[in-house]
Amino acid sequence: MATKIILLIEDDLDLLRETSETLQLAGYQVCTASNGKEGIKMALAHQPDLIISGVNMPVMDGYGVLHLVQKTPELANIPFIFITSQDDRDDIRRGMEMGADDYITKPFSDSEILNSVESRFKRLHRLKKQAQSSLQIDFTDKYNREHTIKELFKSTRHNIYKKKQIVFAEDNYPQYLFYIHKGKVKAFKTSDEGKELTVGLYAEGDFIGYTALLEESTYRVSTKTLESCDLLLIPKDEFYTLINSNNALAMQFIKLIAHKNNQKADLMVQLAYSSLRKRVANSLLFLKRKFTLDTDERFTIHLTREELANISGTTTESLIRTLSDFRDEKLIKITNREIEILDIDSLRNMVN
Amino acid sequence: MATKIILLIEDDLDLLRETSETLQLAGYQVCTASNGKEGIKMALAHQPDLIISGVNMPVMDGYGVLHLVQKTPELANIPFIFITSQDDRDDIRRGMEMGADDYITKPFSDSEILNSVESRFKRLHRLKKQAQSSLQIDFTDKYNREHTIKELFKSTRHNIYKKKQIVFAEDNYPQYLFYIHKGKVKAFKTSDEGKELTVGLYAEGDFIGYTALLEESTYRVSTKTLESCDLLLIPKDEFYTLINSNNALAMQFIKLIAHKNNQKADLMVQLAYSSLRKRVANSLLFLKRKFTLDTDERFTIHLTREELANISGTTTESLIRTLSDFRDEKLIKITNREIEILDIDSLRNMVN
DNA sequence: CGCACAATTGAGAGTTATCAATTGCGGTGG
DNA sequence: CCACCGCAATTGATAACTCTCAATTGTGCG
Repeated sequence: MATKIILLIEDDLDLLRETSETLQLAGYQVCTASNGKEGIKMALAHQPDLIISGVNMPVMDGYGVLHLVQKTPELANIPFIFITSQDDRDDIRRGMEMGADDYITKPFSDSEILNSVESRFKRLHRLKKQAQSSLQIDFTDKYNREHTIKELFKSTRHNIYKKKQIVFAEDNYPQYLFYIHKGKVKAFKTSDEGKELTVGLYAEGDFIGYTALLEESTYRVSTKTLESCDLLLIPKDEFYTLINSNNALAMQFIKLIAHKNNQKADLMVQLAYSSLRKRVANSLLFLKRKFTLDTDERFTIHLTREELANISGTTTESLIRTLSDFRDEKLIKITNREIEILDIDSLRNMVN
Repeated sequence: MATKIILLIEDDLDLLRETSETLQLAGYQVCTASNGKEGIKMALAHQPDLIISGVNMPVMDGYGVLHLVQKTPELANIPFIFITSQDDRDDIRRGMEMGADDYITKPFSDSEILNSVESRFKRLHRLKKQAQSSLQIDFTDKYNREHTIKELFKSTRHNIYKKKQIVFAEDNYPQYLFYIHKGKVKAFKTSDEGKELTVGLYAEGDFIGYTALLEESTYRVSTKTLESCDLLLIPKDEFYTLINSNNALAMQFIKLIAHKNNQKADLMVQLAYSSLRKRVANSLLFLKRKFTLDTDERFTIHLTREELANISGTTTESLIRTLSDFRDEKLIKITNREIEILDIDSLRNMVN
């Protein structure tokens, strides 16, 4: 394997020199910069395999560097480690949220930094090996998918999200691939008049955020949890490593995205030409299909009327009227705020 | 390279034996079947690299075999050669339309069949080599794309399509990747009430039909030419060979499909919540963006009002009223049946 | 118990579809 | 070259549908 190049950005020149020597002794090729702006230049010139950067620096701070790196296609996939002061808890959280892969707190020993660097490289190497190996990549159903994912990302970070929390927002740069371990998530867009349309629903076993990663652009939709969720955050460099080393896995994602594409085309036709009744009926059926697990029995929908309206592409009031009609026709039952489908066949006939 | 396995299906037992011997002498491993049904069984059992089949056979004819092969995911990528009688011009055309890769007319010499077989293998081999080699795969703009494509598919078949001709229809199995060398094509879906919605527009330099190929399923939209077109037909086995041997190329298609996905999400919001005026304005702008080549000057739209209505997701009458409004407001000029955009900025402001 | 917010209902306005009738255009045959 | 046919485009009148705004009712929670 070729010698790894590490870019080290830090304004404390003593620390910079020391750390650089440590890394060089460990066999890495090191290039250095003493401020963020210079760092970016070096990164573009040397295409390092890893960037380690301090946070508080003159001219451009660590966040600025991370932000720029992530916005530059040629640099976006390079793992990024922050050096922070011990007490800056906020710094750490902010850095991780922005997509840094790891952080080291000052002061640190030689072994600490080498550990961090090596574990980063090892992790990518392991993923690559595993993906290239005979590991069965099997996405055919939720159980196999779950198994594959668990196998690949044993030690990856879980994040718990509260209800109605934004997972990622439109126009931001993607840092992670998300895997829904538990919970439900919706993707939505907002029209110029401020109305929301739900353009996708995701449940346990689904991935989210891969379109932006595959397109190598910003998110084009926002996503928000519908209930409290447990998501797996897979750093984007790991995702790219996997995709590039395992063709079968890449094909799985292609299929997912192609399938979503077709679903959207169907919805477009519905939105353009179907009556409100049909659209609402379709939304109910879609929700059942999407969120019914094995417990088919007594499936109820517990979303606000506003959420439902956003899925159907209408206003809350119109949705409510339609639901009332359905209730009077004995197609659904509404108890408190929950909706239960009584006559699924009639609903199906309606949309055809 | 491992020995290639060829499956030979033919009910004329003498011909079967003779041809089999020829192929074996040429170093291929051959398995045989004397009717279509048996042929399919053999194909599933042996996973051949090539299938050669007669057309007129008892139990199941050649078309049936081809059809089944194409519907079976494990077999769908295997090149398929027909053996036809000299005089069956119709057979040949029908076979090629169904996606056969080549045909041989009876009676044929040893060299004829060996030529056909070898050229098939050679072609795939060449594509693979070329794709893996340093050939610059560059899709960034139309000119580079055109160049890349021409380089890869020097001797591929062109097809001329007349205006309003169907290129492929929903629910059929894909046989080709299409590349638009000249002309404009639309993709559309039909609602249950029979109304058409245009879900995609394609012009020179675009690919069509790749979603179904990538998803390994049937087409989920139909496509039709908007004017006379010159399309390049790239057989699906060649497409798969390319995709699998060149990761950069695969990524290009992923980007295309991811991008289309985002476009569709935007359109969904428009269809759900925007007024007719906005939708029509957007359609006009979209058409300009999509179909304006270098000749930006005096760009006119020459589509029927019905086509335009299908793009905007409305009825012909409503579209016409909106266009009349735009005309009265001096936003567009309508001469005969052509539309020219006069005030593009006002249109842009309208949709925002 | 009452507050805050979600759900529902009502009345009326606005937008778009529908159906029917008319006009305009391009090509064709005399 | 012109009348005419067929189809596309346009216009008109009306109906249907959905949205908007305002008011009221219901529900969960502190």
